[in-house]
Amino acid sequence: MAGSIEEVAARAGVSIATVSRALLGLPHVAAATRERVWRAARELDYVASPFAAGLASGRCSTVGVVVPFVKRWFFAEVLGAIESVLSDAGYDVLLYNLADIEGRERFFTTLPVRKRVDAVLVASLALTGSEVAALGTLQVPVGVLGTRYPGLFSVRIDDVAASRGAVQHLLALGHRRIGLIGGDTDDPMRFTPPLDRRAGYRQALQAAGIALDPELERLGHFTLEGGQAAMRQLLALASRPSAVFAASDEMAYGAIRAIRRAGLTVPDDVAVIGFDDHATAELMDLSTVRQPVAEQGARLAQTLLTALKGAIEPTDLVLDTELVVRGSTVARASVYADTAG
Amino acid sequence: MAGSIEEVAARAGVSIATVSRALLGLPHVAAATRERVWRAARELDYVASPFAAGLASGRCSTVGVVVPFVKRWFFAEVLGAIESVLSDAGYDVLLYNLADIEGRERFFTTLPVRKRVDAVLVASLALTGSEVAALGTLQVPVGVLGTRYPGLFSVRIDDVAASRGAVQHLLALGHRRIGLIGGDTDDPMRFTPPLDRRAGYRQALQAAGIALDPELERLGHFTLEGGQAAMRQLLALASRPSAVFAASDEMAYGAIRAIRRAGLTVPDDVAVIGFDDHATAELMDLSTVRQPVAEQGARLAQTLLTALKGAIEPTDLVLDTELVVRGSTVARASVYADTAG
DNA sequence: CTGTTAGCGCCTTCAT
DNA sequence: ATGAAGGCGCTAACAG
Repeated sequence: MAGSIEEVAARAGVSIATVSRALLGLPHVAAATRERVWRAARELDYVASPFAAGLASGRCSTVGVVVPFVKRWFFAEVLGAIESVLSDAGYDVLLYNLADIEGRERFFTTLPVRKRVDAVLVASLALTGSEVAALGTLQVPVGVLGTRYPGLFSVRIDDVAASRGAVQHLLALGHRRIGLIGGDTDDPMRFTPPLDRRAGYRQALQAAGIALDPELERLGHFTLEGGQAAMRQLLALASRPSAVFAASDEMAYGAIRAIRRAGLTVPDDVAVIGFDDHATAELMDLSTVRQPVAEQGARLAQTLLTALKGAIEPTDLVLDTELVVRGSTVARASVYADTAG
Repeated sequence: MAGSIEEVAARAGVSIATVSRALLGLPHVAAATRERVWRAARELDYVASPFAAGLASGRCSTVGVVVPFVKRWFFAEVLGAIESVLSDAGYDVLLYNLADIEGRERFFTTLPVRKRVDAVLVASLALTGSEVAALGTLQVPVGVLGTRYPGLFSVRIDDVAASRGAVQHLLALGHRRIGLIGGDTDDPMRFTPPLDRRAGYRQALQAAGIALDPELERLGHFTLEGGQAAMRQLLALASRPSAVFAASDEMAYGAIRAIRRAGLTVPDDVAVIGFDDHATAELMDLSTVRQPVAEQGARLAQTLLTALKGAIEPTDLVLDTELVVRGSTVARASVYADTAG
């Protein structure tokens, strides 16, 4: 056992209560005493046992962070930002990577965070009623990223408006037959973006007086392969689209690959716009909708931090997105300019 | 308070000691009693307080995982694999994302994992003597990924041999003037790969009887931009290389961008090979060295798990890598075939 | 300002 | 097979 509070107390010549107060920075400790305790603690390389402290105080300086898939760029970015903010504030992060639907069920039924966190953050999941209820039983502030629920803190973007903007960009370029490469709305993991981004796509078309064509909506996995498969289907249509809106940059890359493999050109034969502004989007010269990824995570963490010191009413923060026009929608000197297919 | 052990004991008509034994699955509990306790616990939705349990038992079913940057693909992948293995085994993961040199120092001096984890895993850091010593004071098994230290568990690849193989591939293609785009060997974060991959590069050239040219070795950040900057310098040489080995796929992408922007062609003017086999490497048609990323994380986690049940001698596991030849080194029908620059 | 004391909730010998 | 009781190490009232 690496030194207990009693040893520190003995060495500093005070009671353990004073040691606790001094080390916690509580008031009512003489400066000289505090100094003596600090020195004793340092000399013994003492730190309070988090378990004992947690048991006694009810707080534990730990927050649980739940992500669907750490390995995906978006979540890794969000997680990194959250961890930075929290660790700067002296909090530790318990990570829960759901990975699949089973992991998700296991998390919400087992609730491994029970009795061991001061707050919980959940990223990009469309929560069911019972899941929200389960989080409620934790009796700690809960924050969600990418969506909003009554009673929970939230930080997000306006996926519908952002997607509408992407499609409006294509419309402004003269495109009338525009495809959607979306996320699976039936995916058991139920992410929040797929539905919203499809809604934005539809709204933009309808506002332009263009009839929706179910054939032009292709849903699949949020991956490069998913985007490629979807694009292949769109290219096989009797009347293929002249432009597509992909719900993520990765799907857009897959679409581009399918277009090239079909011997067609981007953006002349098919214009492509993605969503995210992934780090490689510039390299790929991909038009896209930029969303503040790390910032969403950071803001959510900050929000929870303030909630932890003085329970405030749940807040909902909506951050801005930005249309980024590159060579995949507008012909110009670019990596596409000299690519035959 | 969400139900204590006493309530369960009362409801099951036994003592709290029996509840503890039954729930922990310890022997010497009558089947009927165990069943009664389980039911009572389920009905009260009871779980033991991890803090109280940890205080009393000394174990806490939690593992600390330290990564330099969660947001980088490699670490996100590794972390995801580690989390999966550990959570399947009933362990929780405390994540520490160092982020920068200050974060690194803070971690090793503060040691926030003290008294709160059963084991620690550290990814890809070239540890200093005092850092290893600090980890030693934790008195728990420690595993490292990507390198090896006496007394610690390790899982890694042979970076030197793998890099040598990449350069040998270029040599076999007839290249004689081969550049290195490496990681910064003076980076304060001191990763393990930069040194080893440079060593492999040098070994391959020397074995082929080619004199090393310091001008051909460019070190920088392990990012796309870093690779681009390095390539720009190489292209500015009086006698530019006909091929380059980039120490990561991301750096290779940057190199490709620089080559294109200089109006040159891949692989005809400059052949490029990367390292990792990042998910997008196939799309980019990038030749590279594939390393098992998730598997390294998974194996390390499994190793620690077995160490936790019966302290075994530290082990060192070296996994295989594989050369993947694509269009960035060998001319063929590819995305490069029709790209002017 | 400081010490005393009562838990926090559970695990784990030691009896029985 | 089960119960009783002593901590685990610390925080937080309450005295003084």
